[in-house]
Order: sequence, then C-alpha cells, then structure tokens
Amino acid sequence: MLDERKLTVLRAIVEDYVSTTEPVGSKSLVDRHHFDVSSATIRNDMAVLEEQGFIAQPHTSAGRVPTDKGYRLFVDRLSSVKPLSVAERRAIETFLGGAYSLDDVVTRTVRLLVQLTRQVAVVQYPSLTRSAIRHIELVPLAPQRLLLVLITDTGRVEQCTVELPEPWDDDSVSHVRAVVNTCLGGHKLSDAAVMVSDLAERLPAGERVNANAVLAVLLASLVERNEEKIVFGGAANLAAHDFSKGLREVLEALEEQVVLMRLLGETTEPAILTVRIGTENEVAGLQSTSVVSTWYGNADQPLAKLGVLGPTRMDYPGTMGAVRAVARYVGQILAES
Amino acid sequence: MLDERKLTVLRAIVEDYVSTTEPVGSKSLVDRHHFDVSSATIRNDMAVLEEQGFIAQPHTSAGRVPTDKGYRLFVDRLSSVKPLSVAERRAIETFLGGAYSLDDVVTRTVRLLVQLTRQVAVVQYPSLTRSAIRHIELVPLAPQRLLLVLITDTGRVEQCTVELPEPWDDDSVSHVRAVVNTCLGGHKLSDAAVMVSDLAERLPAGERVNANAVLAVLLASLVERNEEKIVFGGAANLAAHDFSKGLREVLEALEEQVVLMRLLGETTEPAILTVRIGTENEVAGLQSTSVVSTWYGNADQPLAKLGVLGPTRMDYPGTMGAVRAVARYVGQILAES
DNA sequence: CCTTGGCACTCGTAGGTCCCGAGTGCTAAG
DNA sequence: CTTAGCACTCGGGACCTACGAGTGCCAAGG
Repeated sequence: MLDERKLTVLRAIVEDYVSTTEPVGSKSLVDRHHFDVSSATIRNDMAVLEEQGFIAQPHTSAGRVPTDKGYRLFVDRLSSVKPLSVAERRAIETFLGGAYSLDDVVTRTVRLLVQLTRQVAVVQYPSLTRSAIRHIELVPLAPQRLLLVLITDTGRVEQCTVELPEPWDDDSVSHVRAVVNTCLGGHKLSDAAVMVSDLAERLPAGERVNANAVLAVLLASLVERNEEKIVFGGAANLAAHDFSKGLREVLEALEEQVVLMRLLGETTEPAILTVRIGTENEVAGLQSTSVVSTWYGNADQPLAKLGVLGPTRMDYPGTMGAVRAVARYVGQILAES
Repeated sequence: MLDERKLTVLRAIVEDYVSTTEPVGSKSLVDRHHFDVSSATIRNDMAVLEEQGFIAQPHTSAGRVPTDKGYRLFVDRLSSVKPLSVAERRAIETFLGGAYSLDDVVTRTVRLLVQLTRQVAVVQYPSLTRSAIRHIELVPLAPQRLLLVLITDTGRVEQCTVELPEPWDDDSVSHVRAVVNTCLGGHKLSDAAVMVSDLAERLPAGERVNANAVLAVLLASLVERNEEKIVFGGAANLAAHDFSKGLREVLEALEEQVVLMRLLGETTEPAILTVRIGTENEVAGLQSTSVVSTWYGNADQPLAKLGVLGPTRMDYPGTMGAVRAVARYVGQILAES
C-alpha cells in the first residue's frame, strides 16, 4: 500500500521538519531532495500519506507535518541509529572515566547526555534490589539510636537512622555488625530477606531484639524507599524548543519522582533502545514529547535505565545513537568498580 | 525628601503590582487604598518617586512599575516579614519531622519551600568543613583499591574510591580504620588536616604509605569536591511567571552548580535574612530575579544556606516569612539528630 | 506651598481590512 | 501513473483606526 517512493517522501518530510521546524510542502521537498518526479506527483503521494495518518497539515493551506504515527514508521523502518563520531566517543570515555564515585558517575552521565543531545536527560541509579550488599555499617548515635549505612557493589550508599527498642553498648553493635556482614555480604538485596531468620540464630538472645529492628528497617524502609532513585537535567533545553503552552506542564511532570519512574518504566528489554513517541507515552502532560530510553549495565546483569526526553520533533537517529553509546560506557565504567 | 504619604504610595504600588502583575495608575491606586487625597495629588507624588528612581513607566502612557531600587526601599523600610499561619507551621513541622536521613531532609526542605512560596527553592547541604567526623569506613574493593566512606555528625555520607600504592590485607585495613576513627572521630573536618601527622606516628611503618594515601584523598579530593553540595526545585513555577525571553537563561543558570553557589554566596550573617533584588544580583542571567536567603543551623553553629528565587516582582514579606520559618525548623531537625 | 479639578496629549492595544504567497486539490492531457 | 496548469484556501504581515487608561500641566482654591 505504501510503495518505495512514498516511504522516501515520508522520510524526507520527517528529516526536513526536524531540521527546519516548519511544515514542509511538496515544492521545497523536490528541491532539497532531488526527486526525479514533479511536485504534483509528490503531492499525490502526500495525499495518500495523509489519508493513512502518517502526516497532517496544521492549516488547510500549509505544508505537512509528521504525526506520531508518522514518526513511529520513521523510527521503525526508515532510519537507523546514527553512530557517534570518534571525537564524541572519546569525549564520553574521558569524561566518564574521571568519575570517582557513583554519584559522580550519574551526575556526569546526565550532563553528558544533555550535552550530546541538547535535550533533557533522565538517569536512574542502579536498582538496589538488583545490587549485592558490599558492606553494612552501624554507627551508634545515642544509646537507642544508630545510623544504618548500606553500601552496595554498584556503589550506592544509602543511610537511615534506626530507633532501637533497647539500649545497646558498643560491643554489641560491633558483634552484630560483624555477623550481619558475614551473613549478608555479597548477597543480592532481593535475596537478603530469606537469610534473615538464619542470621538471627547466630546471635545471642540479648542482641536479637535490636538486630531484628535494624534488619527490619534495612529491608523494609531503606531498600523500599530508595529502590528507585532518579535524576534529570537539561531542563533549559526545553525552553529552546517552543512548547507553546505545555512547558510548565512538562517541567511539573519532570519534577515528580513518580512520573520520572513511569517515564522509563516501559523500557523493556536490556540492550534494546525503546522509543516512545508522543501519545504513546502514558504520562499525562508529556504527550507532546518523545522518550528514548534503554537499560545500562552488563548484558547479563542490567542495573537500571537511562534516557532522553524531547519534543516529538526530535532527531531520532542522533538521539538514539547518543543514548546507546552513553549507556554502554556507563555499564562499562560501573563494571570496572 | 520623601514624606510619609509618598512612602505609602510606593508601598501601595509595590503591593498592587505584585498582586496584579500590571502597571498601576494613579486612579486605581486611590480606589483600592482609600487615600483621602485626589488622584492628581498621587500623580504628583508618583512623579517625584519616578524622578528619584523608585518607580518607572514601561510606556509613556501607562501606569508605574517599581524599579529594583523601589523594591529595595520597600523591603528595607516599608514591609515586615509576614509570619506563617499556624496551619502552615504545623505542616512544616510534620512534613520535616518525618525525614529519615539527611538526603531526605534536604529533599523535603526543597519541596516545602516550593510549596509555600510557589517559586524556586535552593538548599545547600551542611558544609563538610564545618561538620565533625562521625565515622570513617574503609571497604576493601580489590588488593590495591578501597572505598572510603565519610560520615559526618550532620548526617552527610560521602564516598570515594582510593587507589593504593601497595596491596593491603584486611587486617591492616581494620587496624588503620580503628586508628583513624579514634584519632579523627569527633573533630571538625577543617581541623583534621593538622592532626594527620600526629596520626601517622601511631601506625607501623608498613601501613603508613597506604594510610597516607587514604588520608590525602580524604582531605584533598573528597572534602574539597563535595564541600559544596546544593540542590534546587520548583523550576516549573518559573514557567508561570512570564519571564518573557529570559526563561531559558534562568534555567541554564540554575543548572550550574557554580552559579547556585554564588547565588547563596552573598548571604552574610547567620539568622539574618538576605534579600538580593534584580541587578543587585551579580550572577548574569539572573538579574531579573530576586533571591531571599538565609543560614540554617543553630545560631551558634551555622551549617549552610537555603533560599528562594523568583521574579523581582515577588511577595517579599510572604517569601521572607517562609524562608525564615523553614530555616528555623530545618536547623531544629538537624540539631536533634 | 500643597491640593485639586480640568483638559489636552500620548501611545499601546484590540479589532478590522487588505493583500500576498505558499501550498493545496483537481482536472485533463501525455 | 505522471505532469502541467489553474483555481482556491487561508495564515500572516502590513496598515489603519478607534478606544481608553494614564499622564503632565495649569490655573484656581485652601
């Protein structure tokens, strides 16, 4: 139903519109891309494309603009991910290589994506439950209060104060700390729950009450509350693309943790780029934006997701290239540490 | 040179303009505030106020708008900080009371300020150098690499990986950890530098090389790099106030750590509210905004600064009230833990 | 010297009209 | 199926006008 040329026309429309921001007409189309047919023929093709819902005209007598469905077809069949230049790759490598902690890696990743795509970047911290316990530290604050610090193998450091049912001396704390670390160290946080009963048996009765309180907080509050940690950057780039009215709406959505999570939530398989275009996006207020996202981490062990958000009129091949490249490097960097 | 009534007129102009967003004329002024003089008299007063540079007219024949100088006079002499309502105070108390970690306190503080003022909130983490060392943890990652975790009495937890000149076994690590903590624990980070030489003497020669590497990183990199940590929120509120052109500029500035720091940098004395209006602000790109900021922490021991940023046309008394109240509660919350 | 009513003047905004041109759809011929 | 030709549409810019809020000034009165 759509012959080769019509697809080429659609691709040309998308490319022109993305680069000029203006509805593209049949005439300028034949000029810019040297089609060997006349503008009238292109007009006929465009009529068909419009009938099928791939393009639309904003005003009766203006050029055509791609619809979400049109972008979808473009992304699926008419374009390929654009690899980064050598210079860009080297820039990523050196920039991310200089990171000295997980926080730093994440912050730099956001800035990198913002820089490369000139859009909004969203990066999730490695999932807690998918991480393994590297160390658990208990720092006494008061007789019945201590600071619980969890360090994972992915570099996350989460803290939480715990109120104890009974007073505790330093020796008990040290002992429990040692036992907890030998028992749970190296295990995934998602598996830790089942090992707790086992752990309690190794402790003298006098230490169990408090130890249980600590473990309860560790598994219930600390992990649950911090499981999803996510940051974004590049909001200034939204102001450039004229979002007409929606800017405030978009900014509001971005500042909601929950929304950000849902934004990346649909990212399905690891190592695959997910693209959600306009209304495909379920989040209200972001239906005039597109999201390109993917997992990062080792192929066999995905850690979390990252992505880029911009107007539906975005450079998909370029954005996809940047997201893919950055995700790979981040996975690499984190695997080393 | 400015009699009582002229000041009242200025106050009325500021208040009207802030609430209506529209230039205010002599006629509407006498209506809204029941002056017992005619509009002609007010006009004369306004002419004087304009001559002195406190107000200006956007177009030849429009009402008057306060200048930065006008706002300055208003803040200094014509208004007083507006205390929060009882309901608001209670809301602050319960909301901040539920925080379980420093990160959480800071995040909640930002959201609170955004909520209360409907503007942009900026909150600094407690200064590292002003904090005392509560605990230092060394987690071996590899024979020649370990993770250094610093926990301060203000609840900050900073991490950093350290490359060691020589391989280290677990016993050495434990020993050094113990010595470091007994020597440095409880001392201010700003004082820690001088104690390091003392510390080295307590260690066997074989452990000194690595211990020195760790301490160097602790004092040089970790503290320095993270000394200033600062977050903001409420960017969506900028979109509401029409910043005409400058929105992008403002957003860009806010995303720069350095700029944020300079923004609060001028906040002078603890317990005093600092207000910087429009061009008083040195940061380029934020010269059409005002900043209300203050220190938080105990009166005798300020921890860091927080503030609110908005258009010069802002509700100063209300904003100042919110900033002051929130700063007090945050100081209180952090003092407890 | 301050206040006030009166009045002419300014000028930005809103609404209306006109024209241009890009872009379209249709038709008839190749 | 392609193409040239042509009538048609309609958004946007240029231009104009009327309106009215708001001003500055002046001369008279307290």
